[in-house]
Amino acid sequence: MTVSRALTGHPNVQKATRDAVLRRAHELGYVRNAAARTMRGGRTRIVGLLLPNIVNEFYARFANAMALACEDASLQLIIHLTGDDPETETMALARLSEIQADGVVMVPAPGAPLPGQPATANMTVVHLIRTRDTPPPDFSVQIEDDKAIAGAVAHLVAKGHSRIAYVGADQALSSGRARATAFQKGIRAANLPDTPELIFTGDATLDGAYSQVSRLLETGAATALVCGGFELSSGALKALMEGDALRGKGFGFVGYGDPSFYSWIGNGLTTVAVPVEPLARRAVGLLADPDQPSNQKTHRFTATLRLRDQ
Amino acid sequence: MTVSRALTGHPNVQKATRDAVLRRAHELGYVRNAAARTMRGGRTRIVGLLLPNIVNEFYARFANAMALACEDASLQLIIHLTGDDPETETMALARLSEIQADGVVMVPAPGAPLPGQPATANMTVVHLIRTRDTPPPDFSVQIEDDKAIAGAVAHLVAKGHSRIAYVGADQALSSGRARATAFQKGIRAANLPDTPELIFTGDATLDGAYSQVSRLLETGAATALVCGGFELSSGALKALMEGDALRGKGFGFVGYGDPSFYSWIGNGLTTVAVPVEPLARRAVGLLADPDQPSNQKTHRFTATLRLRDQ
DNA sequence: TTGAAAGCGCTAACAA
DNA sequence: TTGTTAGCGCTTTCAA
Repeated sequence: MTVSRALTGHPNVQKATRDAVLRRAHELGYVRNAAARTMRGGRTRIVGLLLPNIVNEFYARFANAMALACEDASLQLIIHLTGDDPETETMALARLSEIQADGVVMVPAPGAPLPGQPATANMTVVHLIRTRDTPPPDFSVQIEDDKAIAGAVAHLVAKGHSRIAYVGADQALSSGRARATAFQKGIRAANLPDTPELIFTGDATLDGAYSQVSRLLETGAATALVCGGFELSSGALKALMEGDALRGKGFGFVGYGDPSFYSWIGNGLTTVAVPVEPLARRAVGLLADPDQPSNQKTHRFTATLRLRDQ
Repeated sequence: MTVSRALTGHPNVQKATRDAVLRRAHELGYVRNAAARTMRGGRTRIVGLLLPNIVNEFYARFANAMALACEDASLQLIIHLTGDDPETETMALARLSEIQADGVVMVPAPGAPLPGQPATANMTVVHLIRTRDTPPPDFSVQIEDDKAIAGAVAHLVAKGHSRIAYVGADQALSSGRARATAFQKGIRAANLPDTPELIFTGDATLDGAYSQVSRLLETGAATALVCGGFELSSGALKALMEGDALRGKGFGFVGYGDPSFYSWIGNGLTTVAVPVEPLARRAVGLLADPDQPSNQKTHRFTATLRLRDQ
């Protein structure tokens, strides 16, 4: 017990004893056994992050910011990639639960959760971007981008565009639906006619957006485009650059997300910028201290329209 | 014991008993206690990844690939960001050691390790890209890019360039030194004169490369550039695009790494492409099965010159 | 200030 | 096939 007390910094140890213990422990290369401490009931200071992937610009930046915040809070961060697959998600939650992770930040996979609810016992659960009610999370951290997306339409209209297309994520996702609606709101606010044939939603893949926008350029059905997704924005941009649409043909474009090269590609890209770092810090704050009385259940962060190509 | 046996799939349990146990466990929402199993001496199936950061294109892709490989191998992946700081690195290793991680893949921080060697007891240690001898790792996974870099010079010479600059990482890093040497070898192979004034090495930051290349464009001291680092390549590219050097002035450029937009930016960028996924799979393979008799200590992966702007 | 006992949940070894 | 015992390393409680 004296050794234990010396090692954990308990005050009731004679200084000479403590020093001797510490010195000897160091000599022997002693390291605490986290499993034994956990078994006694302590926190593990391990938190999980469940992401569909980590190549998407948003996820990569979020993972980075969260990893940084975790270092600061001396939490260990376990990353699981789910591929948006409910089964993988359930497995990942189970494994985190087994090691008694203190909490988990997750982008819930779309669709219904697996029957037989996932094991999240004793973990603080924070939903990110998307959310789901079965089982309900402890907290939810969301992006509010409707004003920025409507603003994107206004921006393009101000530049003289009237046939504006939209490429966004699947309307099966709550976020996909909300963004498409925001786009339509922007269209109406500008007194433009509804053009459902210029609204493209589907899988949020780079290749999908690439081929859709390539076709759009061929037909010439629109002179401008708003994107409602990170990967989609990359795919659209690829098509636009290959067709030399931005500089050459004055095609209007507002991207989604803000990878560093958006600032210098073309003449600089106007884009819907998401405050990734504040999101991550809040998420970690909720995990580190879930019982703060000031804690709201839902936390909203506002995306802003970053104007560049004026 | 019967319950334990039923739960772990031990054969000596009557089918009826096993089914009853499993059913009841499910009803109760039972989850295994990983801490207790670990204390009994089992593997934790947790592995660590120590990276300077995760915004750098290589690290981000490596983390992604390794996370994927870990899902496949049902390993849990803990990511620690070190910022190339030896102290943070030592702390991270200690925490992984405390939870008895099975192994760790790390990019060792440059410079001497902290006195009082880091706690890596019982962990398989794999060094990535860089390596260090104190303490020696169990394995080392390295990139062999000298031929690709020399090839980059040859490529630019074939396009008619004779004043070729190099922007690379600090020569204090083993990798930085090796790449600069490879560049010089390429210069000599082309029978060009040594031009130490066109070789820039220093901190591998985007901003550093950006300002160096901006200045280079102003002076006009070179007509082409080879990059020897991921972040540097991004910074150089930013300066080149802003100065409209690639398309407008026919400036020659070979980048480093292969983020997706290199394929469609400008006319497509020739670049030194690193086989990130194979690296990650090998690293995970070594962690998952360190005692394979076929295992080499050092594993080299060859970077290739991806020709695009011909 | 120091120490003895007990128990966290699990499973290897042995016994029935 | 099922059950008993013991011990992994730690810290809380209580006693010296």
